Amino acid sequence: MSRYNAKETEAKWQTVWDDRQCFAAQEDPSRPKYYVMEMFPYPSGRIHMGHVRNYTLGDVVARYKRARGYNVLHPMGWDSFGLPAENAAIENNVHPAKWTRENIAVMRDQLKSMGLSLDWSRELSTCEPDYYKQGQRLFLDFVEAGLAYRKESWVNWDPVENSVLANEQVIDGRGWRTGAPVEKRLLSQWFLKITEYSDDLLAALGSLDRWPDKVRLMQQNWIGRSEGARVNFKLKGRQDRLDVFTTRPDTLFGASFCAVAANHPLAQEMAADNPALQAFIAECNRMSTSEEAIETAEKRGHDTGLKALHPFIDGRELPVYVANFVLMDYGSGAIFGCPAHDQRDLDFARKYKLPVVPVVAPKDADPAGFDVADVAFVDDGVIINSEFLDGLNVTAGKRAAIDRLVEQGDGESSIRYRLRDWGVSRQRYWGSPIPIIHCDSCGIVPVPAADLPVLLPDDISFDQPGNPLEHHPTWKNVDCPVCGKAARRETDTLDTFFDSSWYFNRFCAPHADDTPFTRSAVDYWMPVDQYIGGIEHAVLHLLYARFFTRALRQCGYIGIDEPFDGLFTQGMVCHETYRDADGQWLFPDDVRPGDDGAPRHAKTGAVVERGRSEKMSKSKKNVVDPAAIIDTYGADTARIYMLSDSPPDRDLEWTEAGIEGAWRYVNRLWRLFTDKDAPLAAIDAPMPNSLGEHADAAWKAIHRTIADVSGDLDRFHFNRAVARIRELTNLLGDLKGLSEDVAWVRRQGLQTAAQLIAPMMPHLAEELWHALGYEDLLVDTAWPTHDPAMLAEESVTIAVQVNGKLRATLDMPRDTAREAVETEALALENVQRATDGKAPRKVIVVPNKIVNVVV
RNA sequence: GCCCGCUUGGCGGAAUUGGUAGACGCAAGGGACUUAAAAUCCCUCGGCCGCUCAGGCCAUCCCGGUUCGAGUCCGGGAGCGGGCACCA
Repeated sequence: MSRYNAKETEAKWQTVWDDRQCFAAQEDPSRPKYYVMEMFPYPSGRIHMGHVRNYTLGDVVARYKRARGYNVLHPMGWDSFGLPAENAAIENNVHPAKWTRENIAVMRDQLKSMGLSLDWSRELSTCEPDYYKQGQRLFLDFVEAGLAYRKESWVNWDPVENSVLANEQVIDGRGWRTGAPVEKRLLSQWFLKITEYSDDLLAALGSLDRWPDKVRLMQQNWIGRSEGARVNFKLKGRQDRLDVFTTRPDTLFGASFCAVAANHPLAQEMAADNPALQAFIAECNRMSTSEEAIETAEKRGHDTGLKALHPFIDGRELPVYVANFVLMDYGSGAIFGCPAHDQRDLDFARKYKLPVVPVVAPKDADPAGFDVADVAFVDDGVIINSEFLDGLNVTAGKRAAIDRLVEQGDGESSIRYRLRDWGVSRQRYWGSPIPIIHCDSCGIVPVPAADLPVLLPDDISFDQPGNPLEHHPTWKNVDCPVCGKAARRETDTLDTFFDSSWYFNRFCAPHADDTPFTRSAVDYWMPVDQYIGGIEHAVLHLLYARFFTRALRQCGYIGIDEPFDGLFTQGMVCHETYRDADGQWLFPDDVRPGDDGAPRHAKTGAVVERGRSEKMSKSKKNVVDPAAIIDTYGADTARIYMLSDSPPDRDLEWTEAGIEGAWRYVNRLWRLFTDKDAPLAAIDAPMPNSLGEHADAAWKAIHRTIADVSGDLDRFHFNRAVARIRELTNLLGDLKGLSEDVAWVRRQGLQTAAQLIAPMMPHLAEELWHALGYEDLLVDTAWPTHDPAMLAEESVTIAVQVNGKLRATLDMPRDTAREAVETEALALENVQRATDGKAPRKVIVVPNKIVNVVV
């Protein structure tokens, strides 16, 4: 029997679907809509297995919902601005636009070879002027609405390249290309006021019940609402005060120092005539801007010489330090340290020999003898050594401390968020130009709407480091739109997260030039019913998009707050890693099993060290090219492999054996459907009057499978759905006999199997459908339904336990009375033996499930 | 450092609300077919004892708890992974 020809068959059906425009979406108020979208890819070159997994998952949902009668929108686009294009420009001397567009062309073909049910007519690419023009328009709206503003902010600075570095370009505190120690620079940049929506973004998480709990929790922690107090410390010998935010005002009596950020105004002022402090601040400014770098760095400080006066203890002076772990962006950029009850403060106090006074004791400890050594006590307890707070618990202590601060005029209760405003300025070429003109007379002037888009110049050079827009001979020179005098364009471009925060709205209608998106179409399609992508986007992209949607509403563009009704986060695709004797990474293609089964180099035969399985990445070379897999086995095989074993939210291990197994199943199905010796009823054959034992069991299994697979697909249990379908096809393969009822049930079973497998392996399913003699397209066929009456089992197997251990099973008619079940169970030989003839103390009967005899 | 997750046979995993642990598959071993190989088909397959049957003991990362009953709930711990605001 011939093998299934995946290549020809897949191309054939792709052409048919394309010719008939099967997946072109249209607004249709008469049907329920379903908007399914996967996170659009960055065009890095070729598709990788992560893409294959992502778009397979989305396509299963799209095709399934479509079969269930939904009006489905399933679009695709390109997140095509970004740093890698500039890196390619520098390394390979190719223009970012050329590099990007060529990548898109390759990846579009690759995606098309997967047979995805996409509406390609809505394709968009964020790096094209028709798209970023609309983004610029939105930016100007935000400026107008007060949602975008300028402020000074710190960036990583490479002093050799004279350019800004992304955090990922800072390796161990040094520039990735120059190796020079990274410094921090203060630049005036644009920010979006995401913090204006802190509370709303936090509260609305509760309504996102089709989002994974872990993502909601991560966003909650990211927003980081904390209640506490502002304490305005008087400063000895000065009129101004030090504004400090704390979540622990109850520990004020244990304060032994204050600390400010290196870029706090007081630090700057005190450093003016203090070279040692200057040096320390300069050292702080050499640290990367990433929170990780700051948190893991050794905690260090430098005394400013200032003294803060304790608000509750007359004459108590607290030294004010500059400390490298205090962030200017959080709270007021200043803290007070209570070493006994904060680990970081404790480490700091020990290092600088500052007092450690415990002011909260564990409830069951002796207050007089309580002290801390190396571990701060951070739990609730009883307040001690704190005058008017003594004896209170932490909650009451906070309240009482705040009341007293207010009374004295030294502070007030306060809520702070960890969330910071979103800096969108990037000192790079390959992004949307920020549509602003700087005029010496008029200040900051928005580019008039009629002048949009502000196009990126094509003739740029990466010969010198830094932002090519800055170095361009003419681009930034422009006349002020207000006064007409010579002015300068903003040379910063927008963060690419800006582009990806609203693209789903533009998918809703044919792309117009005069508006970012069409209101009526957005009203129809949005919100996205199912969004699918990697967990790595849990906070940034997904939070920015939520904020953006609110901002768009504030500007009158749309009527909703939340862009994504359902979210699914997929796991990564992993593969074993291999290294040769020199420690160099090897591609899986370069490794073959040797005679002893141990991995060997395919060409040299040298021993290869097998490493653990990790996320596929170019740097470790543990990648398998999807194009090669699709070329060899076909897209359906790759798709079913992506779906069959691992639950979609977990990591998936790619193995050669696994893809072979998937390919064998494809061919098993092909043989099952094209077996000329097996009986197959005519298409319109009526149901026989009676079914024999095997046919009846198969008929019930068909209904059971429809019910199970539908439920599994609804809940993203795709691996289970595959298992259920395998069970059905195994059963159909074992159906014996040539009788009429077998032939009839066989047709029902095959037809159902083709329909159930269609969302996962659409080409094969379509081919099998036609092998059964159907003329219409499976892709236009409604999802099969099951008869609930067929699911009821007449008898059940009941587990019988003695003291919680399984001793026997009991087949009984469904819903047998408790007493009868108990009597039967106790009479069982195994139960008699296990109870040793003793009378049971208690018998627990769970109907149709289990009996537990307790002796 | 902080936040979040994951951990079940040789492997991927299954096990609605606590109720028969290991569905479905991969790998492996044995057999059939074949001149041979591939493909295909059949059988075995968590460990140990018994080993023909019957059966018994152990087993869901580790330690403890709740319960008639825990992979599932609670407390503590270990290992691995993701994110940390300019990678996308």
